[in-house]
Formats: sequence, C-alpha cells, structure tokens
Amino acid sequence: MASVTNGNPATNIKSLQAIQTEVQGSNRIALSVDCVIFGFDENKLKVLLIRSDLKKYQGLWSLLGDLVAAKEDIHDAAYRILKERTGLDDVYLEQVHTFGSVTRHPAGRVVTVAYCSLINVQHHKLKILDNELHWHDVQNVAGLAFDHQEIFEACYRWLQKRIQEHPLGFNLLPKKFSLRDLQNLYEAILDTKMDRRNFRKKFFAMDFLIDIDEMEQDVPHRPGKLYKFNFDKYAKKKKKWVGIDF
Amino acid sequence: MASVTNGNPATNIKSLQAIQTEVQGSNRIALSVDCVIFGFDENKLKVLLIRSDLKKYQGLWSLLGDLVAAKEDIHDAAYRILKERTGLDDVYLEQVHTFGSVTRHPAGRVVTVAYCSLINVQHHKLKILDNELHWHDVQNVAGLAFDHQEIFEACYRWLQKRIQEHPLGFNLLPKKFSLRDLQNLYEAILDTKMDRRNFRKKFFAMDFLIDIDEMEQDVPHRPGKLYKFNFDKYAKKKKKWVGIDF
DNA sequence: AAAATAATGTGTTTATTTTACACATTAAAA
DNA sequence: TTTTAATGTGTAAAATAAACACATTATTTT
Repeated sequence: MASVTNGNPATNIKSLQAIQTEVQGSNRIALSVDCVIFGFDENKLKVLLIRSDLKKYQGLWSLLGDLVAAKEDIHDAAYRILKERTGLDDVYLEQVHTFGSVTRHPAGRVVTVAYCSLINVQHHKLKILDNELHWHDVQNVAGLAFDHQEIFEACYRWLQKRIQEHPLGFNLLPKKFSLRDLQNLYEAILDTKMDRRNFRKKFFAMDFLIDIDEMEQDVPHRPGKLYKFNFDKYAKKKKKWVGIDF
Repeated sequence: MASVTNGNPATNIKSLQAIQTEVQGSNRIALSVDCVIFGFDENKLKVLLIRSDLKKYQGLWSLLGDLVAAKEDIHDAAYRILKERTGLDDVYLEQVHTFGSVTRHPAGRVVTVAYCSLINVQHHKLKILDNELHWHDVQNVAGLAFDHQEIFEACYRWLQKRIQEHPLGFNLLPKKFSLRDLQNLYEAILDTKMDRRNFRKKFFAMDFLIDIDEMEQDVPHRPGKLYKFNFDKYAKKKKKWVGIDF
C-alpha cells in the first residue's frame, strides 16, 4: 500500500523545466515505424516485403520500416516510408499496434509502431523497380527478420477482422470493380468460400455500391457490371450497435 | 519514381554496428505510457484520474502515466504504473493506441502508448489513499491535461466496442455477480437501456455463466442469483466468423 | 452459323437470430 | 398480513442469414 503514495509525482508540482530534464534524460528510446503493406493481385492477398538490410538477418525478408525522426509525427513517418518505397502518397494507412519488447531489435532498444496499409497493386505495379522489394503471398510468409513475423500476423488478423466491419477492402481494388472481384477479395482475405448470391445480396442491401453502367473489358467470359464504392454515403451514415456476442 | 530507389537502405547491407549508430543517434524520443483505468461503481462507469503534476496544467486532471525506462518493456511499464497507483498487480490491461503528435507534450517530444485497464473498484477501494487521485464519472470527463481528453475518448470508444465482442467487462465486477449487475454494467458502458429478458437470454445462451448457487446478500429487495464467468471455457472455444456488416 | 461453354445475374424457401412484450414469484418493507 | 419492488421466465413476430437452382449472356469451339 505504501507504493500508492511513495514517490507519487502528483504530490510535487513540477516546473516545465523539471519535466524537460526528465524527457531529455537518459531514458530516451529509438522509435520506428513498420508498415505491413497489403495488396491484392491475381485473386491472392499479398504483402510487400523487403530484404533485410541488416547483416544478422541477411537473406531474410522484413517489413518496410524506418526510424521516426525526432520532430516527425509517427503518422507522417508511416506515410514517408510508403512514399519512399512505393511512390504512392494517397493510400489507406492505419495504426495497428505498438511492439515494445526490450530485446526485439539486435541493435538496441527500438520500439516500433506497426501500421497497416492497403494499396491497389494495379496502380502500384509500374513503380516497383527494386529487386529487393517483393510481393509475397500472405500464405507463404514465414521466418521474417526481427519480430516481423509477429507483427505481420497481428496486422493480418487485424485486417481479417476489420474488413468485416469497415469498408477498407476497396482500397485494394481498382476504383471500378466487379462484384466477382469484391467477393474474390473477401474470400482471399478471410481464406474462406462464400455463396455468390448471398454475398451480392448483402452488398446490394448495404446500398453503398454505385452502378456506373459499365462492363468489364477483355475478360474471357461474359463480362460483369462494374461498380464504385460510395465512400461519401458511407461516411454520412451513423453506425448502429451490433449487439453482444462472444 | 526516383524516390523508390534513391536512398534505399536495402541496397547497402549494414553491419550491426552501423545500425547501432543510428539507433543511438540523435533521433531518440521519450516514450511514455498512459493508462485509462476504468472502474464500475454505483452503476456508473468511472475513470481514475490524477491531478496533473505539471505547472502548466495545474488543477487539471490527467491520465496516470509515466516515462518508459530505457530497458523496460512497454507492457511492463503499464503494469508498473498500475501497481504504483492502485496497488493492484493482477488486472486486465490492454494496449489501445499510440499517440505520436510532435507537439502533444509541452516539455518536448514524448510519444505515448495508451493502455486500457479494467479494475474491480470494490477490491480497489481500500487502496486509494491519495487525494490527488479520483474516480470520475466518464460522462463528466472534460478538459483533461495534455492530449489526454483525446486519449481517454479513444479508449472509451475502444471499450464500448470491445465489450460487445469480448468478455472483458467481468473484470469490472466482483467475481460473483448478479445478472442485474452485469446488465447495469453493459448499460453504463454503452449508455443505453436493454431489455432484461433478452439480455438474460443472450448470456444464458452463450453458456459461459456458472450458477454458483448463491444469492445476493443485504439487498433491499428480493435477492438475485449469483454467477461467475467461466473464463476457462471461453478460452477454449474457437470463435466463428461474424460476417460482413458495415 | 450453330452448339457448347463458362461465367453473370436473379428469387424463394428455410432456418436462425433478434426483438417486443406480460405475468407469476419471492423476499423485504410497511 | 398486506404492499412493494425486484427477480425470473416464455412466446409470438420480425428481421436476418443460409441454403439452394435456373435462366441469361458473351465467348469460344465446332
């Protein structure tokens, strides 16, 4: 019980200067951002990996990351990494989790903030000029450098959950897509099969798909209709409670 | 497009030493943990706040937090703060989000990792000996120091969502509770009213409540039956997909 | 040109889940 | 003993989800 009161900072009001001393003291830590960049290509969910630049992990793949600069917002750092690696600057990006084990980095204490990014591979395809960058099938990701396997898996689980409750999957598709594309995307991410009729019914009922009155081109079968997702309409709707279930 | 290849670290394999230089370089950052500690008392959801120890924010309330030590896991730091402030060391604790705006702390760059903690106020009650600590009704939390209002609100939203999908609410209740207690808890957290019969039906159908064959004591009305939550059984069950809905 | 192929596009029926709703029971209090 | 205020339970209706089959269309093959 003594611990409640002993050493309680609230009992001594501190000047800004006193705090500054602490903040600039010896317990500062390197902070990095790691991006788990997902893409969707040939009906498979992919993740963009880079060969580790660290001798210890030579040959192993790792996530795209970098240290956060002293005067850089962590979101900005994530955007910077994406921009540097993919050339894209208008991408879906969301923070997932922070990994702060003391020993996670061999070079010393580096706490890393994991971000999940979803990009349209078709759009991005032209920009990968770097042999050290590669799109990996998510099913075959293993043995990443550092603790990146754990980070990747956390982000993949996050995506699987998130995609069922929020319309972020559309960031992986071209602006115009067929319902078959959309279903393939969900099936790939969730690693499951769905009934085509019920899937369509579900999305039509949500009423966020805009029929743009165009058809697929250059497909070796009857072309399907193309749709856009109505992000504006979605942004305006207020969500309802789903209910207790676990 | 030049940005894709220019300055790409993967093109130069680095020694551990080279990385160490970077990691120990000038861009290290102070890292803190802030705990949003929820409690449930008199059928209201509460949050434990402390008076800011910073002159600039004198008189304002703030979350319980501290700097993470150079060789301290961030989870350990969160547990340490809880232990120091509440005396409790066996509490529910989960990371929620990391806040990394450059200007969020007046004393310099401090990135903070927010944790949500749920504790049993009855158990904890005896241990608050500190006038600077206070349980606030969540409805009346406003004008916190730093960016703590934003952090608090993010954690509250997180809790509202999380409690519908995971059995973490039980950490706010005594080990033995009545179904009325449980419903009051959900109603307080979600700020809504529920049908008593449907609520019971829902929880009985989940089949995680253990009827311990005891009744409430010292209540001024017909006592209700007491239950425990079967955490073991819950841990063993494998979750099913919920389905697409947004 | 006709037939075969392989995909798109649609509707109904059933089962399950959720919601709405009312009364008997029990212990405490009056 | 009566009153009161809560606990405890069941059913019917509505909404949602799941299972399921066939006609249509464009392409490809014959």
